[in-house]
Amino acid sequence: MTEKYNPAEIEPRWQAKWEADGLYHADIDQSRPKHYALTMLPYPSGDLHIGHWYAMTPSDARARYLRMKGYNVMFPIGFDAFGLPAENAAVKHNIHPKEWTYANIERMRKQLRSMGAMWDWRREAISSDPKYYRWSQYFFIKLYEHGLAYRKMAPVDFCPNCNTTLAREQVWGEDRHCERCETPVIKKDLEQWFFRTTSYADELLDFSPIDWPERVRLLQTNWIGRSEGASVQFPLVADRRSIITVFTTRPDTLWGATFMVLAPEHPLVEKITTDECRQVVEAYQAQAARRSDIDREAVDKEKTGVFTGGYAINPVNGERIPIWIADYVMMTYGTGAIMAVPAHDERDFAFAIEYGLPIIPVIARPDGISKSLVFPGSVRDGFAAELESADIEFYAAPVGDLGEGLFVTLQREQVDHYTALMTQYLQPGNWNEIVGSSWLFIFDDGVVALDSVDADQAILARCKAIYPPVRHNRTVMEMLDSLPFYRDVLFHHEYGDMIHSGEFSGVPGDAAVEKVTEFLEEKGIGEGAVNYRLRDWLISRQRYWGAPIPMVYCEGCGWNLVPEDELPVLLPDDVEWLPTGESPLKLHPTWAQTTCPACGGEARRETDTMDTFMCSSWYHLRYLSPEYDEGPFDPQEYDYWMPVDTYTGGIEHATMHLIYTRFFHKAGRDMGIMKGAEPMMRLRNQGMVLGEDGEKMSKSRGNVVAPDELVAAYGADTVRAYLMFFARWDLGGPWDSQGVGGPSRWLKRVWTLYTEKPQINGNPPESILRDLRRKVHQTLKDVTRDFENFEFNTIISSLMELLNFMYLARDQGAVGAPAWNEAVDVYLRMMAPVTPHIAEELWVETLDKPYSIHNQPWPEVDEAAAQVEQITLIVQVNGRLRDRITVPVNISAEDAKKTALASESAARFMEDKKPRHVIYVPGRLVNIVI
RNA sequence: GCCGAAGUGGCGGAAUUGGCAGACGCGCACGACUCAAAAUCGUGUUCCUUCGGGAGUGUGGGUUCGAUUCCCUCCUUCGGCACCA
Repeated sequence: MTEKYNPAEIEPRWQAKWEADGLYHADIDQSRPKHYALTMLPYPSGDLHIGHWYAMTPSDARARYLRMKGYNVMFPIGFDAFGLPAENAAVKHNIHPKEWTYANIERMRKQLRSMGAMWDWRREAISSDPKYYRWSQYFFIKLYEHGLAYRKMAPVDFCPNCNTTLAREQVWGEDRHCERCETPVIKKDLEQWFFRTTSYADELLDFSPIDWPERVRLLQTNWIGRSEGASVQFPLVADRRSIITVFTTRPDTLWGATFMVLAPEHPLVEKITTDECRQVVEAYQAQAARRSDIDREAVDKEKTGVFTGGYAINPVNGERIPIWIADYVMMTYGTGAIMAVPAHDERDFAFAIEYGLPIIPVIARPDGISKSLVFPGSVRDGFAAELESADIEFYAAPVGDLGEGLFVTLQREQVDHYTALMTQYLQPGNWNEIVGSSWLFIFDDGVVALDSVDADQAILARCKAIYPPVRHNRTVMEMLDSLPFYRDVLFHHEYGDMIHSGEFSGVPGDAAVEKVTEFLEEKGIGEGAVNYRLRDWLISRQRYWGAPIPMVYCEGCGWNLVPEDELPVLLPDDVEWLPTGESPLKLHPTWAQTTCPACGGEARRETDTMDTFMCSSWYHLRYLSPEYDEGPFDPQEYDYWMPVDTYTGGIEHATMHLIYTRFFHKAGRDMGIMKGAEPMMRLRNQGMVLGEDGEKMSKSRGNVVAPDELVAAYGADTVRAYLMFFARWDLGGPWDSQGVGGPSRWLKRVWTLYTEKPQINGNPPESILRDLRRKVHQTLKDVTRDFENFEFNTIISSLMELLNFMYLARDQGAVGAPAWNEAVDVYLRMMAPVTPHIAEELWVETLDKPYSIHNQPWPEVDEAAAQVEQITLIVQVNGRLRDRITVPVNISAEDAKKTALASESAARFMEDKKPRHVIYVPGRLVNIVI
């Protein structure tokens, strides 16, 4: 009888020994290449989640693989220990956040150890330790000293439930709710601390030094949202020295800017607004301020706005244009003011139609299409015949109840001829218009172009005189917009040749932006400009459980840094837990009282704490030397280990942590603290393990899978193997409790193969030994490649396949042969990174090899052994599989073709026809084409 | 609305450079062992079929001797952004 596989006994035993021996300690060793493998640090929520296992197991396996490959691998762990849940627990269960957090950490350490991962626990870092946050505060000071931290009053997203401000990326969904508690956020005006992430916007867009997933790069690129264009200055009519600056991506449309719109909260509104308009403007401002972003959500809602009474000068054509305010212009993007070009911007068009503002087209349609509706009775007989002979597209149809009209569609080159015809045929007392690419109004005494605001009014006046039903229209475009036939040609936002733009008319679309920008710069009325969607990082939190911001406010001296030698600014323990909505720090009777570092007088500490993303922006550096107290990290350790070689974690941090940490690194580099362009060279994201119901795991749904129970039932090795096997790592998927049986059986079968006495001994056929070696080395090749590529599921299936083959070889008497001995040795080495305990046990106890398997080198592939000797030649007729013939791998093309043509199965489908082609794909197939 | 990803048996998934579709595993069926059950072991398992074969990787088309793989159309699902000037 052999002993049964008993992971509950094996696993803790080896874990204890590895720990006692310091097997995974990673120390500087210049003789070996280093590898810094990092997984995103966990928040100590209390219980290790299956998601943690899913994220960490393959990373651990890969780190172990690299270790066997000869790298000096550092694989550290720690805790992102500040944050809101600790405070919520404090309010709910009346337990101090510190106590709650550290109890959770203790619990999670135990759970983490049960995974059997190769963490070097000496490097553990906990962000809520004073010896850690001292250096978070140090980084704040450095950023402040270098002008990268500043304080400003700003409208910020505030969660009324969490009672704190949120960074932009912590606000989710269409209803703009709090990432954590799902309460819709409100806007508040507060004085807050910011980091100047925008200073690095351009560099953050450069991913060339790093190997990161396309998806993350794209998310970050969109988040940063760079757009190129120009800033243009519009002087006020009332005071020419006052300027409204706008950002536009379309300087080529400047001549079509017929009004301006400011955000309701724009600072210039007060100055611009005339007395007559003041009441309406202030009412609108109040209404806009009251509206939360939730109301603004509807993109297609009707545009609203009011006129301020003020006017600006369009700097390119000197036109006087009205200034409006409207809530479709955001104070937070660009300059909070826009030039409205209604002919070429959808929102501006809708707004202009709504409020009767003039719309002047200044960019020709790229397709050159124009339309013209010939009113019933407006032309003399014979016009339709002329159109036909000129090959002009049209159809006749009733126009309301006025009789039959002609609906004409013109190509670019037909416009002149059509205009001439119309001039000739137009009945007196009528007009006809051409709209779309050309904008011409043909009256019986001449042709007028819709090329300016004056022309707009002149044309409209004539039309009203001729045809009174249009008298209520305020602009030509509004009049045209009432005819459905024209709707699709009145507006477009494409690039095209400039028209109605003075000396720029005729400039082609592909040169227009550049030419106009040059012109603006020459004239000193504007310049090329770049705008970003990215905003500065708001780091103030009105909470207790975080790193205090090391600033002091003095009535006389203003804001001052806490001197570096006074760090850390310690978080007090003796705080009151009252659900007041205020941070306990603010309510603490004495904590905030201090002296001013500048004048020595009375001063108050900043009572806000830092966003926890600040702590997690540099934790990979604290791992280098968590006890070091002369700086955030030991420079020697930094020079050896940094940058991080592989970084693994969830995609959900793409626009948060992963942008912050890159910003931090770049800022740190420019301050002379860090080195290199990027902190993490290679990033890979795992997917998410869902509940068995396919939904996200949550306590309320009751679909949570508890790792501890799984370990108790199957052992850590099985759980590790299953997590690597059950889905593509980057995709994840629903948990399947039945599926665990697969890897569980695999390990039991491995155990049996190694511990059971074989029934048949000796005299194996030579071929099975050769095949065994081939299979071993092919598997080794596959597994090696899959580790390199983060393809973990196929590692397990390859190992399962090889095991099946080893059983076959055993039953043919292979045990004891050199090929067999090689197989059982290599097999355990390949298993070691995935299932470290069983591999060690069988290595030491069954094979009687020297401890530890985890110090063994990764085996070398014997290419000659992996080489196949015979292949199955596929014979196709017209691309369809007709026969399989076993042939030597080095068969010549000629022989392969001959063999295929000789196939009887293939011949049956060739119907005695002569092959037209015979295609040979070396080592694979012959395709006979008849 | 804009940007992106993914669609392969009952299920998870494999097919690495355009060349045998469905490896490996789950589940299921049958068999062995057992008084019985569990465990274990073995065999089978894309669908249709007149047993010759035919169809088949979301849909429809294209390129090719040959397409899960490349190109185009559409559909579905998921993710991101969203009045961004």
